[in-house]
Amino acid sequence: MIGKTLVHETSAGVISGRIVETEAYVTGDAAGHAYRGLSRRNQSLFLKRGHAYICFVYGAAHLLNVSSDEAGVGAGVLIRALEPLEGIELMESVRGTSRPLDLARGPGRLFSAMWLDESQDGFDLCTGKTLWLGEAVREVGPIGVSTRIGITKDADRLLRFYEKSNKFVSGPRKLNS
DNA sequence: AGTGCGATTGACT
DNA sequence: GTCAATCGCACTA
Repeated sequence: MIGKTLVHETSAGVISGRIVETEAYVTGDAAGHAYRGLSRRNQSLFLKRGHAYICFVYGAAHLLNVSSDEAGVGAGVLIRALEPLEGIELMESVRGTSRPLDLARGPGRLFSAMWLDESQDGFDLCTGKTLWLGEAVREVGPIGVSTRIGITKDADRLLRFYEKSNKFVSGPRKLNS
């Protein structure tokens, strides 16, 4: 998914960004929200690949995932950072900052910057008309791999991916080297 | 019914 | 670099 775009057509205008960092949450993964089986909260992870799964963590931030397996299998990819492309002034207004690096670096930040909300949980991102995943706008650089950020279970698995030396990637320098 | 904690962020030193 | 805020959900009793 890295290099592809996330596009949202809002009533105020188009907002889009280039995906530069992701994490995978696979089947049998103790860190994944689907680990304990289907529930109301995580049901969108069990949709066919390409649907949005939106969750709320720490009483503080929403996160956007894309389901990534067959219907009935709970797996997904967390989008962790975007390089802003279109609608930057809309991102700035909702984020309350004009610093480019603070707009969509981090999963909670990009969720806010893209003007998303919980009503988009379960949305089909492949056929959607207002919110969808678009093709890459340019060539993708070398991809780095690391452990995932902010988890405690299955923490050693190398399931975080990022475009190396893209400055919009989140995380400590140590993980990104 | 009560409790603990998480796929984070922003403010502050 | 450290640290508290904050709330829905899963787990225990």
